[in-house]
Amino acid sequence: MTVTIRDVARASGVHVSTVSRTFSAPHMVNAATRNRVLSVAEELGYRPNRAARALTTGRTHNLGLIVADIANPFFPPLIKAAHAAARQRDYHLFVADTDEEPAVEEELIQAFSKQVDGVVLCSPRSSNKALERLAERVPCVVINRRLRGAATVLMDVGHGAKLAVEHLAGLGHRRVALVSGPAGSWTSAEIRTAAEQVPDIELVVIGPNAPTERGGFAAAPRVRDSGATGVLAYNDLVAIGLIEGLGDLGLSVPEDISVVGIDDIVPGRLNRPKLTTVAMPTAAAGRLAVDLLIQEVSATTSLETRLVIRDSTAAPR
Amino acid sequence: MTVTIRDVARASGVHVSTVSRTFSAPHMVNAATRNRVLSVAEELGYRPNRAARALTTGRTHNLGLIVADIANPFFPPLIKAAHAAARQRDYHLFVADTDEEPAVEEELIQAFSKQVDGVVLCSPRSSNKALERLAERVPCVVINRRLRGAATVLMDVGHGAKLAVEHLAGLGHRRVALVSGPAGSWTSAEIRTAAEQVPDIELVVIGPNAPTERGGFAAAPRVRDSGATGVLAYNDLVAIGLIEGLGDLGLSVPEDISVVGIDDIVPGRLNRPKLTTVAMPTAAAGRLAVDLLIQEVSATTSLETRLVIRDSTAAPR
DNA sequence: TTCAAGACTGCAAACAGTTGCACTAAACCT
DNA sequence: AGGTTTAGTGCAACTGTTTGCAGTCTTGAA
Repeated sequence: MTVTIRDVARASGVHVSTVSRTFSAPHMVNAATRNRVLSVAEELGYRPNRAARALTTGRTHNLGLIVADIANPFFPPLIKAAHAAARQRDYHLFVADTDEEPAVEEELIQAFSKQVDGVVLCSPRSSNKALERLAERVPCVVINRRLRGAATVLMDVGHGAKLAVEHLAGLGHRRVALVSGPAGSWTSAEIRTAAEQVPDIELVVIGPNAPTERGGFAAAPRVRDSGATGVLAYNDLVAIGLIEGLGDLGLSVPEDISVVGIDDIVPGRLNRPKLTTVAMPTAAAGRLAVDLLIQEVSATTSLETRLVIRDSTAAPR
Repeated sequence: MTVTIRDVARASGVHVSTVSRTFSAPHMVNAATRNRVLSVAEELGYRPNRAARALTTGRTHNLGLIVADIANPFFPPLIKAAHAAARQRDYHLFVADTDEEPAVEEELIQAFSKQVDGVVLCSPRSSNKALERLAERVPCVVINRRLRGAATVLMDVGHGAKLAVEHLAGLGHRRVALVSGPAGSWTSAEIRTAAEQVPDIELVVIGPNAPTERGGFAAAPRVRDSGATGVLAYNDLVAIGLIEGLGDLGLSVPEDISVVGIDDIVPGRLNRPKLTTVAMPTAAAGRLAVDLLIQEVSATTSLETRLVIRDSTAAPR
């Protein structure tokens, strides 16, 4: 029923190996035969079976992409870009969601290992040890984390955080609250150290907080009490929640207090006020990660972030 | 280097077929041997090679999921749910993005056909004819569209639209604007016919519009001029854009005008005012679609939608 | 005691391709 | 003209599993 390489060989009067070569090494076969084979194949609707090909070559032409939460607005642009890059090179992409569980993450990598030529791990939650062990079994590139023995794509949040705080300073703010993320988060630490380096700013750290809208909402009273006139939030979700919390407290943004987010997710763009934020190059990261994987280069890259100024920041009263 | 079934067979002193059976038909092998094989396999770190298995069985244990735009907030919850359902049954999920291009869609289905046991098509853009032809080559289930020869999962937007307009009627609105979607959209037509059935409401249709924030924004003046006090928008993005556009015109929501969206995407929940909207059961649809695919049942299901009342609707002045 | 029925297990042929090697014929050198 | 290269093709083994068939060994029944 399904048309195989043998059917094509028979119908075009050549050996299967010739058919095989017209697809995987066209230069090795005479132009005339090649065209004949190609047209017969076309006519019969033949498509090489990737599973069979994988069996002999060891290359599946599949890639895995593992993220913590597909529904988190931070990831979809990355997934989309990764998919586009993969498709461009005729690779297919498995996408998987770990639900933020390290155990699931490890199991997925393991499960993928035989079925893909490589996997990109996005902000992985597992331990270094576990990841390093798994990275030996299958080529990995890691986004947003440093890992020995795997190519790395970083987005320079630190620099972005610095820009954000400098932006606030430039508007005249002197006391800035940092609404931080979860304890032990690599990103959160990066943000903090960078923010601390901005001169003439008194930084007050509020946290740790859940990296969600609720987390931001809950932090509102402490932000108000801190006496800060500007805020840098761990991410846009936190910023949005915070703005709502401040609203409930009778404080409006940016009139009473300025808020900067991080990530530049869609809901932030749609929010009112539109969120000033640090744009993370998620699409570039996704694209680059799959390119690195396919080309088997082991590099560590740091992507630039930039500040997007919108409506949630203004000069203090 | 990679450990195969033969290694396990050799190490545990049985034939490869016995090893094979301990994994794919455990009841056929003696408990003692099974345990021995299992422990040897564990020790050696053996995992069956899916590609090889696919070759003989014809089943890949992979599924494809094709959506128009991964980055559109409507899809990620669906993708996530589909992934969870697949994983639960030990299937892996290819995810692909068509960029709204019918040609890409058809090519992807074609490319997947040999590599998956089935594909779920989410709001496909291709012609019926093309889809029907492709559905013959690979089992398909279609979400949000009727298609001969393929299982179908529908979300009952019509009913949701009716609920939305009834809600507005209940609040006292008499003249309601329907800010419709693109011309020729199946969904848009469904919404309209349902909305027209609500008694005591004068419905004015404004459109067609692009199904985006911009589309909603651009429709604002016409909505104002329509004299309607309530609006049902084609989707949440349109609603959000509309609210912003109305704001620029000096009209505030819900004080001056009530707005209901459709979809219940994250940005709507985060919007201010929080959007009253028709919740589409996207997660349920994703889950159900993969279940139907795996169980090879060919049914057409209609999922219930419900109205989520938040802050963008109120009684007219 | 003999026979049939089970329960396990081994054998070997698929599955759909790829690829090193051998072979043929033509083209190229001297 | 004879030898050597080269281009093109065929042969067959191999990839890792599954599975129908056949064989062996128990076990239970008559």
